[in-house]
Amino acid sequence: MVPPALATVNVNGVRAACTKGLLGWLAATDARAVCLQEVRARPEELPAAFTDALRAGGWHLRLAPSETAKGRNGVAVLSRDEPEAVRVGFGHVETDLDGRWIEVDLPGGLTLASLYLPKGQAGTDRQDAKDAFCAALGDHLRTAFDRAAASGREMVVGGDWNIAPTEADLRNWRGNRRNSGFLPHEREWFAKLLEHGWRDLVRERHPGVDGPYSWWSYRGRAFDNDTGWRIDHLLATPGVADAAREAVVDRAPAHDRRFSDHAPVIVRLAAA
Amino acid sequence: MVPPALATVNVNGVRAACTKGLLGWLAATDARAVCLQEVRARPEELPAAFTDALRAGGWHLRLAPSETAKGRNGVAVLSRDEPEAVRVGFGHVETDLDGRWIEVDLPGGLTLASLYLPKGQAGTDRQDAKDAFCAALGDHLRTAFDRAAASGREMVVGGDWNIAPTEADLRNWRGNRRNSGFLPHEREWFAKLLEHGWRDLVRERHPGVDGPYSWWSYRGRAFDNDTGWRIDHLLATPGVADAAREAVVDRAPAHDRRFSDHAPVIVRLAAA
DNA sequence: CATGCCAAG
DNA sequence: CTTGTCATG
Repeated sequence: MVPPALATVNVNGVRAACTKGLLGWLAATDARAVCLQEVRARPEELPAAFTDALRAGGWHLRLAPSETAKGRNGVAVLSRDEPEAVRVGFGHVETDLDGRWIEVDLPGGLTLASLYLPKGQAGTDRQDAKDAFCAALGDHLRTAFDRAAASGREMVVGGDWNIAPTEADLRNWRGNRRNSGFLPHEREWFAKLLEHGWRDLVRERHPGVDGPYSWWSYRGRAFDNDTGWRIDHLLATPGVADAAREAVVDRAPAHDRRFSDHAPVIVRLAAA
Repeated sequence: MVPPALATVNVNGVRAACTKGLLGWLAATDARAVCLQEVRARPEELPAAFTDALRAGGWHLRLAPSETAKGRNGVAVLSRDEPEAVRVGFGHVETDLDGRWIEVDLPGGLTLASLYLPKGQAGTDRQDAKDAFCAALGDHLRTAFDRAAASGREMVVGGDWNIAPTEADLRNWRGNRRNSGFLPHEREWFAKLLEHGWRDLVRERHPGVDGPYSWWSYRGRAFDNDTGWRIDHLLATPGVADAAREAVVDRAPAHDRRFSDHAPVIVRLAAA
């Protein structure tokens, strides 16, 4: 029996990713649910090859495209079980229509969210927008954590957080201390989530090492040199985290070639 | 001994064309000079593979990029002999910097011009601009013709004229009578050039037949069905026209695949 | 249905 | 360096 697995991947445009191997990866994955970010397409713009593959793989798609800028953002959850409920946005009116948050309730008491956190640029209003998003998201995540604990549900948030939490989470941390994604206050914000009880599934399975990274710039030979960042995270409530047996970055979707500048992040859990 | 040949081709972006077979075509052509249109690059933006190929082929490049809109228009002449003089624009201040006309004097008394005539859209100000361009160009061409005759020089104008001169010059002429490129007044304008003495080299070698077309939309299966237009023309003074032995469209640059939505148009002349 | 531009990543 | 957009062809 295959242990249940969950995955998250920023596809950087599902239309392009489909031409480069996403479909092969999907066909081969053992994940029971996958969080997608940067889908960058409305439902009617999804490639036929993609919707066909979903049907063939028995996937349910719940998609929250950006309603505010076409061809941008867009998050989704693929699940082999049909979701019992779907919610788009987390109650932050400034961004709820931007295609940055979708959550589904899956049978068995698991809530799974797909997150695409704004990228930010230090010293600009785009950093202010990222910080405002984080403030609201932090409040929401702490509330959601407490509510899950009180109700006996579990929750996983998979996504592109655009934050490397520690010096172990990017190749050149010294050179990036003033760059968005590794700013001190961003790291503190992330640390507070862990203090509250959220568990970083990949870091827990890879203690005391650099990486594994999940994003590499397309520029230069960043991927070949593994000059990357660990910014795609699976954060989970304790019941899930305690069941995690393996949490890995699928750096080489060997089925095909690299289909995005991000690689899939996968957690495998002990059978319930 | 190879008879002298001249060619014209709209490359629809020299950077893209270089990745799709233009270089193979250039390496194989017997032309002694080639008119290029829609180069869509400034000198410093030309691919290294292109400039290398020019050096290897012994070509001289004279380029008139658009100074008014980057990535647009741009005409050039490639010649195996070094030009004795170069002129950009034909004295129409509204468009002389748009990368639509360059002419070179070649050794032996031939002036060769590369023309990219505006596309136009019926009923819009872009048609007005095309008509104004044509009015000025017509004056210039008649003057140039008379001057060539008086001085004993020959002249060839190769380019994308964006006008199909007669019903034989596009597949679906009935459906295009109200579309720019086949408007009655455009055809009359072209006919007046021939009345003045300019000679249409391809039509003279292909009398009484439909085509050969030189442009096919990228949409649908236009190329495979030969649903095209003959809008790329070589117009010449009588000395050249009388020496023409063959004038063809190189529909299948077999050396590689199709590198543009236009095909090269080539004339081969009797040895002088 | 291509081109190169652009803003964004 | 790549995405999808856009105006243009």
